Amino acid sequence: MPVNENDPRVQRTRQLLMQAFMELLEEKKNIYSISVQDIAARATVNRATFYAHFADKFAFLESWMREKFQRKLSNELPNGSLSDMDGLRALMLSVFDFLARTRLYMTPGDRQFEPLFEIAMQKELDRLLLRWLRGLQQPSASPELVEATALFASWGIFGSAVQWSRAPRERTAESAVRDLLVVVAAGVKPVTG
Amino acid sequence: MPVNENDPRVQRTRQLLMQAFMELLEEKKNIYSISVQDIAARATVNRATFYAHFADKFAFLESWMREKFQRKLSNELPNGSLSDMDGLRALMLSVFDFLARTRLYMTPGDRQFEPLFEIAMQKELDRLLLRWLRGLQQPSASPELVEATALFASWGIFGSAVQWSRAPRERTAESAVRDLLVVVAAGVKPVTG
DNA sequence: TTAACGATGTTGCTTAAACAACGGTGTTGG
DNA sequence: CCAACACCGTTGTTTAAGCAACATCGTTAA
Repeated sequence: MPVNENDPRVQRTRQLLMQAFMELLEEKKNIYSISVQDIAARATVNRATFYAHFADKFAFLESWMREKFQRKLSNELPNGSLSDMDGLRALMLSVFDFLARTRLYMTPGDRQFEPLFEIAMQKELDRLLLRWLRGLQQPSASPELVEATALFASWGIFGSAVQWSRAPRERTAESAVRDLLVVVAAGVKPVTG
Repeated sequence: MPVNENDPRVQRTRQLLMQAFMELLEEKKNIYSISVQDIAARATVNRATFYAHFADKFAFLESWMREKFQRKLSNELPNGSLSDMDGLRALMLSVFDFLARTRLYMTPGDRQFEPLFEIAMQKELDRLLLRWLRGLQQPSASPELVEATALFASWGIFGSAVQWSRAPRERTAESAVRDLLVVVAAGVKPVTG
């Protein structure tokens, strides 16, 4: 496994692999039938190098999904990161939207990867919320409390999005987010004061 | 200097450098002001690596021009290579066209690179003609004669194209090529019989 | 059954690429 | 003038990537 994440070669291979995978996804339409061979070949990267970066195909997929998710969030959040309640609203809408779009790309055979993707999203969400809360926490709040809050909120938001995405026709994302925002605001009160 | 030309890493870096240079050319519009620094950075390649592949900027430019020229020829020649008199006509038209287009991209400051580019073109032309003549030579013809013919014809064609490209308005490329073809056909007679 | 096949991981060795550092050479401009 | 600057070209060392070969494990088909 490469030691230095900042090594341009490392970044480039990662980039090439991700790009290659997306191209293949466009063509083949289902994740299951894309082999590590395929990805490496398309990326003009040796298969062994793939395994130098990712433990296995699952680790790669998680990483890929995290990357996509990150990119979408930083694109759709005002000034690129979570800064206030308005940002929080935008964040939630992005999550809802992302989840809906992801479902469109999943064939029945790809169902097995769902948990993987969801874990990646929740993790990223947690990371983001944690950074936000740390930036505006009360001095009185313990680090543990802040972490617990971020974790709780990340799952809460994410789970709500999952639930909604299973039957998006019943309700608009905007409406669901409106309610959710109230709940979350209350949930983070203990930390933000 | 890399040892094995077929190493994918070698091909990739070369590709990246060429691509980077073309992008910079689109933006800056003049070759002179593009530094090795610039090219390497855009290609996400270390500057030292550039020098592992090319002796200097001039060697790179020659290589780049050859590559472009090669690509154009193999695109515009029927079945990708020179096969008959009709192919020869197509070849000559390509050379004329290539030269005309190249002039459009050259600013006064880039004039210094002109000889470089011309040498690259002539060399490639020679290589192509040589392969062709070797394929259809009379058994009686000596290798030296074949080589001399290819060399002569490559300069003849190339020089005519240069001459024409300096004042393309005076005559169409098609017309110039029509005459040239007759001359060249006669020139290669001693070899083809 | 079994043999062929294709995919997954793994390993040891080789080589290309990254990097930092250096000296050299114009060329600005204070 | 000379000092800052930008670019060139080179070197020694470290590390990532390529490659070939191997074992393993399904799946398929003869």
